[in-house]
Formats: sequence, C-alpha cells, structure tokens
Amino acid sequence: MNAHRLERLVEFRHTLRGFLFFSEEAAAEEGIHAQQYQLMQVVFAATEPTIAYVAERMYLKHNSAVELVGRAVEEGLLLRKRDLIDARRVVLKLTPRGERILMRLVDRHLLELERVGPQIKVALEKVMSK
Amino acid sequence: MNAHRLERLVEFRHTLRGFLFFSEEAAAEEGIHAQQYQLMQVVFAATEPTIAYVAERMYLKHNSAVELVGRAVEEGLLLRKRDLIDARRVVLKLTPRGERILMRLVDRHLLELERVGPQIKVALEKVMSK
DNA sequence: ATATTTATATCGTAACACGATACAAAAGAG
DNA sequence: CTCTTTTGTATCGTGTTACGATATAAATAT
Repeated sequence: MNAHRLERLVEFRHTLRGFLFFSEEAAAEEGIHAQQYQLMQVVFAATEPTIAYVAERMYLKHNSAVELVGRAVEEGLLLRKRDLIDARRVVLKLTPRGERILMRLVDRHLLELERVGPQIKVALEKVMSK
Repeated sequence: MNAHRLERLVEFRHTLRGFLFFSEEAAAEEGIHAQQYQLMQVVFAATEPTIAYVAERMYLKHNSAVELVGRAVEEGLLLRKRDLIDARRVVLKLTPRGERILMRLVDRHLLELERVGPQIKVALEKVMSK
C-alpha cells in the first residue's frame, strides 16, 4: 500500500465531497434536497421515467425510489401518472415548478463545474497514476 | 439552457454516483458504512485528527462529526483520546482493526478507479466543454 | 475574577435507504 | 380460460446520517 496513492485518493474524495456539498447547498437555496435534485435530473432526462427506471439509474432499491418520489410529489416537484397501457407502472413528470427549479440548479452546477471541474480532473489523474 | 450540456451533466452525475455506490458496497462487505470509511480516511491522513478537523474536512457540522465518530468508536474502528495539552480537544486514532479495514478498502477503491476513473474523466471533460 | 470564546457533547427531528412484506396487474403455463 | 408466476409499485419498521438548538467544560481575553 503506497502512501502517496492513499493521500491522493483522500484528496480526490475531498474534491468530490466539495462538489457534492456545493450541490447540497445549492439545492437547499432552492428549498429542496440534494436527492430531489438528482431525482428531477433523472426524470427530466429520461424518455420513460418510471419508478423502476429511477431506482436503477440512481442505484436505489425500488422501495427507496418510491419514497423519494413520494416526498417530491408532496412538495409539488413531480407528478405521478398511471400508465394507461400497463396499469402497474407509474410514469413521472416534472411540474412547472419542478422544471424551473431544475433548470436553475443545472445552470448553477454547470457554472460550479467550470470552477471545480479542473480540480477534480487533476485529483483524478493523480490518483490514477502509479 | 443547452440540452446537450444538461444531458452531459446528468451523465457525469451518473458516473459519480456509480463510483459512490461501489464505495458503499465495498464498505458494506467490510461490515462498515461508507461514511465510516470516509471518516477513517480523514483520520488516517491527518496529522492532528480532532473532531473539528474531521467536521471541516468532511463538510459536516461539528455535532454530526461527534455522532459519526461516536458510532465508529462503538464499533471499534476508532479511539478517542483527550488532548493532554488542551483538554477540550479530542484526538482520534484508528484501532488496528480500523486500520486493516481501511487499507483493504483503499486498495479496492484504487483498483476500481483504474476501471471507472477514465469514464469519470471523459464525462467530466464533456460536461466542461461548451 | 469574570466574561467570552472554543471544542466537544446531547437531544429532538427529518431525510434517506434498506429488508420484509403486501398487493394488483400482466404474462406465462397447462 | 383458469391458475401460477412474474413484474411494478406501495407500506411498514428500523437504522444511519445530518441538522439546529442547546448544554457544558476548558481555555483565553478583559
């Protein structure tokens, strides 16, 4: 176990955590949670955003996805729609409010990545070199 | 709001989330939580690992750090030591068990980064290019 | 000697994630 | 066409994590 590599791994995780912390703060400023922002991203980018799709894409168990969606629906970010063809499935859709919040957050994250992206990249390159 | 950039941002977060999910799984296989692994990294890499230092480094409030450390101590991963010079402070140290687990996890993460590091890098480069 | 600041700790609350379990709709088996 | 199995979503109980508010003891400043 090379000590240099460990330190670089720690540094890499620190820069990542910094970015994720920014994300949490930005979401909070929009009055939502970081996971809700992630959920909205996934829903918006998908062609057929069902609970199962969200779970798979976010590496969650399906029941966790159900709960996450439930909270987002309660707060008016998302809508549940029963699939007419397959009545087991639920298709998700952003509300206008959810969409507005998502767009603002995406913009802010893109801006932040212009700042910290290079740092992340350097930290990653260092940790990958032996 | 460029649609391409949004999709690339979503893709970037997805690769990141994939790495973090691996981290959670790897920690679970060692019988600990992902945050405990992060905590051990920070403690191990620091010259003077106090509660306040851990909190700052992990972007946590001090009380969250206290609680995280408390659970890690209970599970025999970490030791609390009152600082002899400044009796307000608590200095942390890995137990032999904690250190063994940390080393195994670091190795596995370095290996995983050889695999997903390039993916993360590409996704990051794409999201940064306009 | 007293007031303020610093470092850690405790308590109540909420989001989040999970396993276990349930249930209705769809698909498959005979 | 019934019966069984699979699929998609939902509910419940539990634990981790994180927070704000509050507390306490030690160190520092006045």
